[in-house]
Amino acid sequence: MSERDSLGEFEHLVLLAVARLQPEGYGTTLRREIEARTGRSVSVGALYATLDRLERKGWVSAEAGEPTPERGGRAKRHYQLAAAGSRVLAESRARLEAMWEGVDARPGRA
Amino acid sequence: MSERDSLGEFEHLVLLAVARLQPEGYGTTLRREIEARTGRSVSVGALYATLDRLERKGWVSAEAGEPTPERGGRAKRHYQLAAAGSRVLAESRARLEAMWEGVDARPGRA
DNA sequence: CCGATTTGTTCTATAATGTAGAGTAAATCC
DNA sequence: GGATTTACTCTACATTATAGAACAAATCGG
Repeated sequence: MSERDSLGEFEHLVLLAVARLQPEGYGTTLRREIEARTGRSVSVGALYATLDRLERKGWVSAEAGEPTPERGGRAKRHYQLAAAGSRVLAESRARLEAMWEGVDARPGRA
Repeated sequence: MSERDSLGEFEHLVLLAVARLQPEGYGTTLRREIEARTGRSVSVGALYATLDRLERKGWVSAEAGEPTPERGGRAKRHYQLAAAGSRVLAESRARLEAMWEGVDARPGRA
């Protein structure tokens, strides 16, 4: 990592999805949540790779769930936001807001 | 790029710095603006590499300025936000806000 | 006018993040 | 137990992020 804990846009979205759906959120529901709210499509690979990274950095924690009694209901990995993740989210948001403040994001003339 | 025009956090900050300082902003002032507002340090390499990328994608436009009559006052590259950049900024912000909406970003218990 | 100094940009190398989709695993249904 | 469904892992590669040295162009002082 750099000097500071910065967050790519996708990491930011995934972290927020975890926060929204905790403590039950897992791969498929997280993916659906992001797609539904942002309208962008999320590939499975991108999602799980990012979840792994977030977990390694200690920003989310995962816990194996029980299988559910339904077709294809194999055990899921449930995610929750860790304290460090919560902090990093707040910092990233603060940085963006500090830069957005008072900006009128229209293209320049000339 | 992916399916959609997504924005890394740093790209997002740089684009906003350009929007803030246009039409006069250039390397050094953009760098100072980001450091002052966000408190994070910005290396020169990171900044110029990102500006190049944003320019190649048509999100900012650059124009060579005149040298200014002061010690070390060599010609600068002035940046402005392009229409596409403005659009991408708005979209990225909208995605983040859609995910932030109603979120209480506290760590989960358990 | 030339070497030192100052400001600004480019180049080089490497690490971290983002992406897509095939592959594997574990459950239920018949 | 084979087909089907849901979930997660793996592989390979593209893009973005980072640091700092190198290079360029201006003024200043003598």
